[in-house]
Amino acid sequence: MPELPEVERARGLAERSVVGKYIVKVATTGDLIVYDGVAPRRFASALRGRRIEAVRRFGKYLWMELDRRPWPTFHFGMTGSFRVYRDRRDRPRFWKVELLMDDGTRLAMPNARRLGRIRLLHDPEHEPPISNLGFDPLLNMPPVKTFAALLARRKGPIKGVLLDQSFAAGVGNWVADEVLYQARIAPRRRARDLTPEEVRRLRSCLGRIVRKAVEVDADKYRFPKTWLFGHRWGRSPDATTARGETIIHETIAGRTTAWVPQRQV
DNA sequence: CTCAGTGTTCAGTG
DNA sequence: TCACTGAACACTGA
Repeated sequence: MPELPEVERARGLAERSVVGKYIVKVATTGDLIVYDGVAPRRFASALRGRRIEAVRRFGKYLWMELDRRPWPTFHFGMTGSFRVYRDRRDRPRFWKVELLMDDGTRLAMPNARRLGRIRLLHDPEHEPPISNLGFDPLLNMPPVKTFAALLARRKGPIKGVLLDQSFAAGVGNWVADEVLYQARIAPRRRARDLTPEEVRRLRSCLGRIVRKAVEVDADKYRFPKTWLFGHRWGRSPDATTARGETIIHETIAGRTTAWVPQRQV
């Protein structure tokens, strides 16, 4: 589920549901893999009684700004999300934390595969892991010149660079493939070998795709039909894009990569 | 039963 | 020291 657009959707959901309200109860689980560096009980007591002033995101990380520090920080891993409901019986399967607000609203983070993380940080934006991230394509995309300079230092395949969170925070596997498809760049091309024109295309496609996905609230049914996204799943050998181009699947930079040799050079 | 998977981290290598 | 690769992590669902 969660790359930048999905995490931004979760941020908006949380913002609409809990900002301005007080946390009256915090339910936690004893999952010491997901709770990272904080005992669930300490996490709960740091949040109880606090007012949520804002919900913020950078890359794939989310955090809540409370009226007193430290602040809760969330990463969804491969399977996390936020769910909002009012009836405790709707608490989702695989929940790791649930906040009950003073108006009865409940917000939970389910995380089936346990690759997500819940932390308690004094200043999330300015300390690791968030301070180690590169630019966020929605919040602070660098100018072309800077973008090009970043790529010029990288020897590896462009697919791997796009996935590197210290380069572009929030880009995950499907966004990377979509960007390369629309920019017409083959995923194995070495980043430093891209032409200035390709670098410009890459940057503008990255910005455009992320903005569009966020605009439609990361709802895959509202993504443009011309995108690779809706056609890449399932690995049937006869998979094609909306234009009828053949999609192939290969492992590149350690991840399954869907791409169209006919179009990406 | 087997295997892939929208992510991150860390050990090993060059 | 840096950049990169591949395995490990943990577990669901096809």
